[in-house]
Amino acid sequence: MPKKRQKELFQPAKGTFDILPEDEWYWDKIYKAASKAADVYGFGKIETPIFENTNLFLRSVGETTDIAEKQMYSFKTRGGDALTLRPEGTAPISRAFISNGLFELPQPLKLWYWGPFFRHESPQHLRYREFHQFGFEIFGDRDSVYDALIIQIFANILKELGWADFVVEINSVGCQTCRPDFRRLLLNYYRSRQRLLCKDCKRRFVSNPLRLLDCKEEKCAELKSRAPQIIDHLCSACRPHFKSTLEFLDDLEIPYMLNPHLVRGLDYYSKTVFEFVSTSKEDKMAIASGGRYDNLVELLGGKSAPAVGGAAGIERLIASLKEIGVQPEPKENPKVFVVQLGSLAKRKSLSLIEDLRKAEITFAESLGRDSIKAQLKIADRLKAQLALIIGQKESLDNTIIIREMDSGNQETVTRAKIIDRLKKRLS
RNA sequence: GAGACUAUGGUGUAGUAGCAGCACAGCAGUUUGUGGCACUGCUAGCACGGGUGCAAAUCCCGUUAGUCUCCCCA
Repeated sequence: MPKKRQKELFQPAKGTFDILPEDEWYWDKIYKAASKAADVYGFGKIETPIFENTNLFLRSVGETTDIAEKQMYSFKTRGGDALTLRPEGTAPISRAFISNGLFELPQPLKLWYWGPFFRHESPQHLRYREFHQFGFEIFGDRDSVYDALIIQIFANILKELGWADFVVEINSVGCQTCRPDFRRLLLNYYRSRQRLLCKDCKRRFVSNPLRLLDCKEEKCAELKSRAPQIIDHLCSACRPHFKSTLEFLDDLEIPYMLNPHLVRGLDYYSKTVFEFVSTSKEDKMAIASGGRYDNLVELLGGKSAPAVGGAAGIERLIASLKEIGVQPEPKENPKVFVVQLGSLAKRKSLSLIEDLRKAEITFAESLGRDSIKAQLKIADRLKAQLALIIGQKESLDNTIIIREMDSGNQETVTRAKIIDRLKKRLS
């Protein structure tokens, strides 16, 4: 009985959700903004598989990162392959860059993507197991102008969507030359102070020392503020790169804030890293983020190719838009509503609908209902401009009544002339 | 992985132990082939399991789910 059936009702799997028609407007709006920017800047769209070899992510994202350690949706196929639902977009695209020989095309090569990603963690505010991102990647050029360009693209998209309360937090995490030195420096600094660290940081000290700079615990804050900062220890290649990136941002008048503690959760980043955060809210949530990854392609077995890119979280973007009061445009009302009475009329209304479709006149109907009252009531509620009434008499005469809903005025038109007449009245 | 809070028709809610109500939505109707207003009727609910008690939506325990915080991030 009812109780038993309730038990069997299915919910969306944990951390997943349905996108309902009322929200689809936001998705569409963001998609259009992203794809428009992509067209203008010359990015080609790429779609990669939802799952990839697990090793691709282990190697690119880094084996000791949170994503690899506890958030991957990994499984074995019947054939024994180890696969993983993609937790992020950069590694698959870099893989595709190699697999398809895209390095043979004129460089820099610009690619963009849009789609679902998966991380197995406990769902929270704007944090889902299946979430969506779009991203832009530029391969084959190490010039800092492209770091700035990527940031500019996201800034433009956010602005076009009506969201201006953001700032770009930016930092440089150095490269293979300067990062190991800095890492040693950092370890030296923290080694004698290990006992003062929070328990997570004690773990970080061993597994991923750069992340020490990311801790938000109060007890670590003071240590952190006096810790060496990587921007003071960049090598002769990274320092000017970072400096000129910032100069480009100045020129572009993109608001940014140096955040020497920004290190990001993925191992493949080098030089520039950035996050777009909201300035209007106390808790800073990253809406979009990215950085440079000059070594990833080579790390994945390709011919060395520098790259820079970023991705935006669509769910978070939508939430921001809703917060600042961006409202869906009201749906267009159907131009006409088809009302029918009797079985012959019902048949005739099907062919009428087909003609409406060809003429691209939007319509609504309630063909399953037989009462004229009920049908007009719905026509009224849908705010149709005209009702097309086919009754017993009209279906025999081959005519149709056109009723203007606002005034109640009616005229009778022959079936053959109905579309022409409608076009005139609706224009 | 750790913790906090919540759970009543489709939606939003009332109900601190005594017949589970209201609003909106949905469906049908208020005599002939014409909508809006109004009225009538109908549909549909205490997440699940156990305990206390004459009596449980209400108190207790457990489970599940959702929300949120930490961690980390989109």
